[in-house]
Amino acid sequence: MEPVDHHIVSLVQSSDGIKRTGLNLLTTNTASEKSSVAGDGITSSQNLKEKQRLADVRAELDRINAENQRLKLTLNQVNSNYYALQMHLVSLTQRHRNRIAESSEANTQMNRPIEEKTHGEGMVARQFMDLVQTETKAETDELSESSSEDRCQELSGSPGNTIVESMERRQRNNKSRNQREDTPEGLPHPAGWLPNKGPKFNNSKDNEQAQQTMAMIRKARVSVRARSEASMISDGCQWRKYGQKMAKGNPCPRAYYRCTMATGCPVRKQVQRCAEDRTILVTTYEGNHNHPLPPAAMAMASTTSAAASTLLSGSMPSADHGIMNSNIVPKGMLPGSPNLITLSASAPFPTVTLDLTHPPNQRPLHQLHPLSPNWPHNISSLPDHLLGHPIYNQSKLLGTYLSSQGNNELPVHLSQNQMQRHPMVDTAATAAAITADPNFTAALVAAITSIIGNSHRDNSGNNNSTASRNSGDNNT
DNA sequence: CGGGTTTGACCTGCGC
DNA sequence: GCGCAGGTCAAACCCG
Repeated sequence: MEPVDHHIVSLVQSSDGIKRTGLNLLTTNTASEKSSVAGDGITSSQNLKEKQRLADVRAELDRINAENQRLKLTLNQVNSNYYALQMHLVSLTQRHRNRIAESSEANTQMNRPIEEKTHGEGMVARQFMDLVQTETKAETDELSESSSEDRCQELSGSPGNTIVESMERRQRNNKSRNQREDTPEGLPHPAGWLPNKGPKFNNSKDNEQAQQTMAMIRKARVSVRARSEASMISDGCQWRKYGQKMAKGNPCPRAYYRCTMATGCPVRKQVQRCAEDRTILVTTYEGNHNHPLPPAAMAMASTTSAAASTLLSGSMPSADHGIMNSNIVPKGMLPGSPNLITLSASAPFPTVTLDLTHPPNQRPLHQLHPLSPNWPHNISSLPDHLLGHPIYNQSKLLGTYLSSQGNNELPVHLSQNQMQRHPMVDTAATAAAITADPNFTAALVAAITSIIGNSHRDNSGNNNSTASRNSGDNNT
């Protein structure tokens, strides 16, 4: 029997030179088989051949499984690269557009002092915009300087990367370059990303300002107001409660959660009921996920990260002109719903609030989305050339989210063909897409609100099904 | 028994 | 320096 085992071992190891877990299973199996065979006293060469063939098949199966795993990893890597590249393209396009707009604006407002733009609370938003512009220049330089190979390596981050994360990496990179000028490798990135180019802050003043801005960006928050009977709204992620506090001015306690979908995920959220209307649940998200998100979480994560990037990019209609007040209401984008999106720069951290508490009938969808009068109910009717648009990808997110919520009346219908042609759901690109099209935030929020509203209405006598699902989702 | 929740203690930043 | 409020920690507790 001994030759059989040796044969199996050598076959598996020779397939790729790596001893795999399947090997243990094989040897364990054959060991038991060996004992049973020995116990029966069967030593015929026919049985030996049978065993050998079985071992060969198993070894081949193991090799194929290993190959399959490698292919999966490769596919994931390719997907990640695609996400990052698409995000980069969209953000560069948008920044180019912003620069054109700003240059034309500068022509008309040549005499306007810069100090006016950075005065008071508007300074926060302006700092974000300044940083984005600084980064824009740096990235433009990078585009012309770095090779495509470098870029592929640089952009191979996690699919959930956002502009904020990108900025953080650049900041880290810059720090590392300043401190360790003589070590070209720099510090290894936790996720395996090895930066080789950093922003080109030329003096310490810029650097200091950028660091302050980065600290603020890290603290940027997205707050979601929604009506829910449950203790927490479902966003597809897994959360662990780590604290609860009584906040001043609100009889309802504030609960603190952190994401437990990956070890070390920095994302946290606070959940608190509104003091004025306790049916309203205010969920505040902070940070960026360091792991891929399940489809159910992509919608909310992309919504919040998109809203955050909207805040950070300063591309909202009001903020774009440097007149950001403590509460900005982009009325132009939301007819009949002036409080849907609020940017707050007066809070300790810049916060964008998505108000999902208004009844959907206050926001006629056909007024909100420029693509289709029936959006989002018949996205499948969109022409093909729109399918690659980030906005459409966001719509797919919404569809995915709704599917995950078990909503039987999906407002978003996608043909199989479309899904196959555009199989990827790009959180980062959709975040950038928000900056590209301010109307989209309104449309997306309106769509989500309509679902929440429908769900609430449909289950008004049966408690909130979403809420009951929430507790299940979040407690698993 | 492992994982999640509760809750009081502790830390930190900020205003006075 | 002191008090307050927000945020976090960690031991105790609970639950499946």
